[in-house]
Amino acid sequence: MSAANPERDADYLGRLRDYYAENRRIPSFQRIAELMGFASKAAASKLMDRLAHAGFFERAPDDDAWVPGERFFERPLAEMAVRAGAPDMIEASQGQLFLVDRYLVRQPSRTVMVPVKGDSMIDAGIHDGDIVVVVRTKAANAGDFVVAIVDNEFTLKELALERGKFVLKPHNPAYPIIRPQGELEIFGVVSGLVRRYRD
Amino acid sequence: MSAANPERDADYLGRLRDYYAENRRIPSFQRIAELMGFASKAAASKLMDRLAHAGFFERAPDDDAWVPGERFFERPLAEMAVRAGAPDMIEASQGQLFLVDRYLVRQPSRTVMVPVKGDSMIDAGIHDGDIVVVVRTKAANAGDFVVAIVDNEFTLKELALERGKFVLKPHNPAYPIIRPQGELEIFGVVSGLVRRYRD
DNA sequence: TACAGTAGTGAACATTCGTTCTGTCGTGGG
DNA sequence: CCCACGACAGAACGAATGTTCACTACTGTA
Repeated sequence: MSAANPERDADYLGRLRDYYAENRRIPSFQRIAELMGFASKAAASKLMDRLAHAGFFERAPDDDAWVPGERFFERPLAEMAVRAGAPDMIEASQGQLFLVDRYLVRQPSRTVMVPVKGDSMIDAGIHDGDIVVVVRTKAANAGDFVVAIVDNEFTLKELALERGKFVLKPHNPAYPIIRPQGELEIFGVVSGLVRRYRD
Repeated sequence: MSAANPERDADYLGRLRDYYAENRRIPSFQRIAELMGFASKAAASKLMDRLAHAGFFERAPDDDAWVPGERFFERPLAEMAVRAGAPDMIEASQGQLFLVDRYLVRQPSRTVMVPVKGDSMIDAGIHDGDIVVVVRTKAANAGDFVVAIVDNEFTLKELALERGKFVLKPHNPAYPIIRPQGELEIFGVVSGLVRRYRD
């Protein structure tokens, strides 16, 4: 090969990712050409072939439409400590890549996202408005953060042992420890957390 | 109205969600008709109008293609309090895998994931080992959490104004406020956060 | 310097797409 | 009972789509 230009394709890929984030769909060849400044759709077609070959796109199983591939959702991962060269070097740093969903969700069929209400766990760094990743299971251990069902309501607390009985311990001194009289119904265990800051 | 049937539309919506989970795209009217058993595309068009009116679909800002709306990805657990039926009712089909990434990343080409080292922001609920979502930009405002470059190292702090000058304020009383003598180089602004709890 | 591989051009083509219109059928309210 | 309304059928239409092919421009290598 003589004139392959990976940088240019990386730039094109960035624009396609931005388009997808905004429109939640892959543009048509016509619009790809407009976005990239091509004058012909064939160039867009070849670009997609290249990116598909690199794993960023696939064909839909149903029809032949383009669909984001695995690597399309990869995000660059920058290390804070190791800062050697110019700051812009870090972008392409070491090819370290990060899949958000894969990082957080390991068993999709058993995983639920639950928005957090209230600040009873604020000392554990779980704020009102955060979204916790919950794996549905009854098997929780003391020390786990769990979503339990108390008085027909969901509540997020730490599962703790107190004199051989399970209790729900908030991480906020303003809240009391919950000592269920009957049995304690566990909805799931918190396995992750997601927070979005205002724009 | 005389023959509106919300149940039937709910079933249709379920099939559309399944299709989207598999193909990561919304089918054409033609294929919708096949999926639902319609004999005409017009029926599919009207179905989409109904579902769009209910908030499950939208038109893409760019062209007029159909695009999943807000409620399309809505997880059946949004309301923690309202717990009516059996807990297994809450289970959902798949299709959730992309929610997190979509929730956090809005401008993919400018977004970097940065692991957090240290506990200088612990009072803001940002712990050691968390991963922050950083939008690369120099344009930060006071009050933003920023990743700045100080002494050739990354540091995560709140950007604050002190007597008309920008300073970096930790959220941990054990750390001092950083008052850069020269100018302050901003790497990016924190727009989100991801945390994973040990399994 | 000559060559080979790649990115992009420009036009033609059949196919598929979404839209629109008229019409049929069943149901629920007056 | 009748009538209005909503779901769906069915066909027609222009616009947009993806594919293909021959061609040009550029660039690094032998």
